[in-house]
Amino acid sequence: MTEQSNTLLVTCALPYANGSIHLGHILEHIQADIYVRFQRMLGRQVYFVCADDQHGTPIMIKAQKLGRTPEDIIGEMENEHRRDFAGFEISYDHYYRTNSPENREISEKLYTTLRDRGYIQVKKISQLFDPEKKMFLPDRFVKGTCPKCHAEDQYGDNCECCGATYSPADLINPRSVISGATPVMQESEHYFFDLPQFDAFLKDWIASGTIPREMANKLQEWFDSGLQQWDISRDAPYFGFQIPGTENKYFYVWLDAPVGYLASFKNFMDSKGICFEDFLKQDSDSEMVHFIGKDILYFHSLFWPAMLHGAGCRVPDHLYVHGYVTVNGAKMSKSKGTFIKAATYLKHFDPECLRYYYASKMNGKIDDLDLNLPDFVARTNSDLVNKLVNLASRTAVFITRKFQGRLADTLDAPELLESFTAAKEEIAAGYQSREYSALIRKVMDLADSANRYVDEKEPWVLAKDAGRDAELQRICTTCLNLYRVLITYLSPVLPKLARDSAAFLKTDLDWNSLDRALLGTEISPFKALFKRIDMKSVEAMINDSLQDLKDLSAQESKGSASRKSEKKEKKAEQSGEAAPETVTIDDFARLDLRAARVISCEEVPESDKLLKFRLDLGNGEERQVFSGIKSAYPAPAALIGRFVIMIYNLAPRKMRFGISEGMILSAGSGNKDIFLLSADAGVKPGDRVA
RNA sequence: GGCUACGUAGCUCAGUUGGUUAGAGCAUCGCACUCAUAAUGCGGGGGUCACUAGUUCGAUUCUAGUCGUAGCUACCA
Repeated sequence: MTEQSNTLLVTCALPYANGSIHLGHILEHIQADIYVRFQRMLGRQVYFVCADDQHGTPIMIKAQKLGRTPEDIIGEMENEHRRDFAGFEISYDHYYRTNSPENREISEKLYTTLRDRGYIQVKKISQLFDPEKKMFLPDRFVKGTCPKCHAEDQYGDNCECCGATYSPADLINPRSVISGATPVMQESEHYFFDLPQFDAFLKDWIASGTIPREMANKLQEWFDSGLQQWDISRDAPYFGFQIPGTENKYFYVWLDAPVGYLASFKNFMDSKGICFEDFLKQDSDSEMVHFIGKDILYFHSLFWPAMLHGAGCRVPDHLYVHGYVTVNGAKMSKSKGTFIKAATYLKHFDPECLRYYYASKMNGKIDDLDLNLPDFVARTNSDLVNKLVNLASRTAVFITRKFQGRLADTLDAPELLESFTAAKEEIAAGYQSREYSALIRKVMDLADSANRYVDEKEPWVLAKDAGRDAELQRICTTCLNLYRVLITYLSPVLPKLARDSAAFLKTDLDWNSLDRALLGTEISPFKALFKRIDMKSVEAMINDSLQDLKDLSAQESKGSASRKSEKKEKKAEQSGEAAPETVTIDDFARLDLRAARVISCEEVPESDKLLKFRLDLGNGEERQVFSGIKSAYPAPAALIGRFVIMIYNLAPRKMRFGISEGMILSAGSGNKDIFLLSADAGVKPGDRVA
């Protein structure tokens, strides 16, 4: 371990106040909590803070829909989030909110400093505007027909059918999701943070070891494509903070969200009478680290440090980035019931099972972590109950029955205990580098050797021989001391088990007195410290999650990253077992399918998958359509003259090689197994499919 | 398609700065034990370390390619 400042601020990403905490969020908070508890155990001054992220359009819209105030909604959600984190033993020193006076104050101060130093620019941009609600619409709040593939009901930024990206203004028949009104283009002044000015600074900052090298490579892509100015303002009405010096401009939620770290910290410091401003100084000797998911790396590795630096403040020392949680090897899926809320989990399981399971798989890298439920059950039972707690269980009975709960004054195997305490540095290094899986393996290895020790000594044999009581007492005392060391090692992961064990052993479990053996003292009679779990509870939890489905569907998210994960979720559902939704005849009638004759068909040379068709739709109408079926039809000329079925009323889509004015239907599993649909002889160009 | 990761026992994962018979836990089989929440210990079976080619005295470990998976991205309406 290198030399460190003694004061440390640790944060987790602020959960958005528009949805419940789920097991994906929990991973991050557990990872950080374990880190924090370990640092505290070493005696560092740690401040572990978090907050709810409460601003933005989604919150505002949700409030309107429910006929309530945003403040009302975020207050409720904040309570729920606090409860969930407390339920998982996340030991925040302070959990606050972004809709707070401190956050307003710091956000304004950062902004005005940046503005005065020339880092803010004002530009006019055109945006879709809802004339009924009198508000500008984020991409997500505009829907319409995809200009490329003519799929209906697509969001304003990209199409979920064809994956095309576009501007909301490109949509055909756009409408506001909020009012249903047709949005109009309107100009408005926007405030931009001049990120490109920080190009050199950011490169240095990233190269200095603040983020893992593997991620640094990824960031290089962003630098290569050039940093862009960042739009930090939103027009009224907006639920957030008004920008100083403006009439109707508000800070974009992602501007004040990371500031929420500092706001939470300040609120806490103020309550303790400690100077917060010292912490923010550029030469502050304290340390600041953020635990985040890889989906928000963009905000934390570019905007956030640039803002702080630009305003003359200290910057984060480390970003600890983790991957996503998968369940049973697949993305969390609402329809499979593997989209599990924190509260739902807690109804069925002890939080420490998940803390332990996650820890046993965390390696400090950004790989995704799989919560394999049968494995979760097996691992919890075998490691925690069968191995670890069993050590106490199998020896404590003798101490209680034969020695009135009193431990021996000497050990039977002091060298064994020494070998346990000698692992201290190795364990500490595991916590420090967040390679929890390695340290857990080490601890379980020691637990195995402790069980082996008990087997060799056969205390149950000695117990039958009154003449060997002293020996028996020393052996059990040794084993309980081994247990004490192991549970101390794991106390950052299993705080509750550690507390219960401390009560059982009637001692404190602390890092610095590890090597002082517990001798001659009394312990409590052993009671089960940890219960086994079973697959039935897993099934019950899955069923509960399926019940939650409806509530969750109301959940919305704010950032592009979370939107993408929703998209992924959707994809996962499509490939899963879920039965396709049934549609009515009316739904079908919305599609205008027609027979068309292939006039010409050729490869698009620069494309790997595309064929370009000219189609005859009858009455002299022709359409150009691109179709990604080159892999199955390597000889496109052979298709000329045949009939195909196309979607006639699909919105045209601009592609790199021209406009695609429809979609040709085919069946098959993909690649070479793609087969064009056609009609029997007699069909004429333009005939409708019904 | 491009870029970046990853691909090690049935499952979840270690590991190898290139070097004798590749590891753990769970699962499975056999034996032992009975103190313990039907826990524990010992032993066995199980892997061509994705595939192919190359560098090397020697590759699971390095290089290239192929296939597969994931992420980002692009043109697959």
